[in-house]
Amino acid sequence: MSDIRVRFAPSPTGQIHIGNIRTALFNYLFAKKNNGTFILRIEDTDRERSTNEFEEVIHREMDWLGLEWDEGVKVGGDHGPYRQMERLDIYQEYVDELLDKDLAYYCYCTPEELDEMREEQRQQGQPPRYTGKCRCLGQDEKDKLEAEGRKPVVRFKVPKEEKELIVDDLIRGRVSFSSEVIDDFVIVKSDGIPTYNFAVVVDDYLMKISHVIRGEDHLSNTPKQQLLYEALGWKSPRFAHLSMILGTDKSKLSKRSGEAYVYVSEYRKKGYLPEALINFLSLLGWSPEDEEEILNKEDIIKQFSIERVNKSAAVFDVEKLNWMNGMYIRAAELDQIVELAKPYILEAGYDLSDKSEEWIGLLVDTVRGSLDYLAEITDHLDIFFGELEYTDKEKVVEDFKQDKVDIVFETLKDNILALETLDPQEIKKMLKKTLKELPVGGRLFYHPTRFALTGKGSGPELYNVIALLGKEECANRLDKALSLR
RNA sequence: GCCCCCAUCGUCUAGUGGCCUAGGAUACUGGGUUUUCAUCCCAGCGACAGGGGUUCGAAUCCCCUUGGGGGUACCA
Repeated sequence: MSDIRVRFAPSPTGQIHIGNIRTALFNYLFAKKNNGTFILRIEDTDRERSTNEFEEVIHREMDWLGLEWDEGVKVGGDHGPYRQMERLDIYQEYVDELLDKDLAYYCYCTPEELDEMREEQRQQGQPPRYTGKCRCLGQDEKDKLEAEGRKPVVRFKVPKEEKELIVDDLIRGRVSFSSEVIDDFVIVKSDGIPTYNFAVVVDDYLMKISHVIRGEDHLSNTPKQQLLYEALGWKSPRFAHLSMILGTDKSKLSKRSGEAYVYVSEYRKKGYLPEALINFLSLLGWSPEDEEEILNKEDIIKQFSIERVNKSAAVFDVEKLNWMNGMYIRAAELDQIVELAKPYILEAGYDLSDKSEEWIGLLVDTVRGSLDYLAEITDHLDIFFGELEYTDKEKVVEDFKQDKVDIVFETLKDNILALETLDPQEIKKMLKKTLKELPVGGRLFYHPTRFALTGKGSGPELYNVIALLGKEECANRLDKALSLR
């Protein structure tokens, strides 16, 4: 293990967003690439919205994608606890330190007063910032406000003198902020729980995080955090801010920004393969040196480097994901796809109880070529189950009524019934042989047969269809077609 | 409003001053394979946001404009 330590620090406040999991992925890749440690920390300081169920969601999706963490909740480690609400006493220690050093102070302003203040500033064309009103409250004033029942927050005292704050970002280079745009921000809420900006600093330091890799939406928080590191006398970690992932409408990927799904769970439920999602996500903002884009996790780890991470935001192109997922579905071991596909088949109401594993395997193999994701499989199964239905009966019957089609069906029926094996390759040979025997061309052979057997004008290879249907069912369907002439 | 980030085909991207008449992938279109569809193979379409500089030479460096994104909370 090197001393490279990175963390993924989600809040358990909802389903896990695809952009968040991409952040997790990049942290994971960076850790693995550098033989470092990948840590999972739960930032549950939002008491309103955090729940255990959502923490479970985080574990579940990370597990599904194979983003195993070396240290953190569940697995433990030397720098825990890894849930912020279990670290309250730790934060207290540093709040006290800041208060003692006069680098922080109690503020008794109510949210309503704050709103009013900001509104006033806005009207005067001023940027809304905290005025520092409670900076120099005397003890008697504090007592008075406390007697009113006010619960104070703790604010950090941002140095008065104007100063340039540089964030040296691994992806963006040196980004400069003026300390004047930063106001005395809250570090402890009135309920005694630290805010994100404070807890994240204490935790990253104590957990010896070497690189903070997170979304670009945190870039403007970074100077505040650096101020905190400075005040506490700590060396800050390196920062790397990843670009955002956008929806097709170019706004931040959200429920309403186009056709792509927003939550990891949705991709899992639709039957995207974790390998494909990982591969696709890795290419959002990062690119390998050579041109091959189909890469497994090991390939990606081997080639990953933060220098090749792109600065610009990326649109989540579900079309390309679909293509890539299809590639994985086709390339995967059949058994694996069968196991993954079964639940969808069952859920759609198709009965597999009397089918052999071999038959199910052939079924899945027959249709997997046309799938973008596994849930789509149910669109291709009706021809193999239950009563045959013609999608366009009039057209089908018209097809059947063509000259010589009766001979085609009769001959084919006999040849199918005479089959010694249901091996698709043998059936393929039989089909070719049958066509040769017949006084018709391919057009009068394959098309009517397809209609007779499947009721549709297009679909999987006929030899697979015959193998799946079995001799009896094929004969029945051919008879039915004959009766319609 | 203010602060910050970003800007190459529709989309993901390569490109770090000459290898660029800008490469790959996807999507789309056409052809081939499969006497269906899909897969697969081949071909085509398609971009340096605009304007100024710097330079012998700019997709690459600088500035402005425009556009997009993020932040501006007792959310994270």
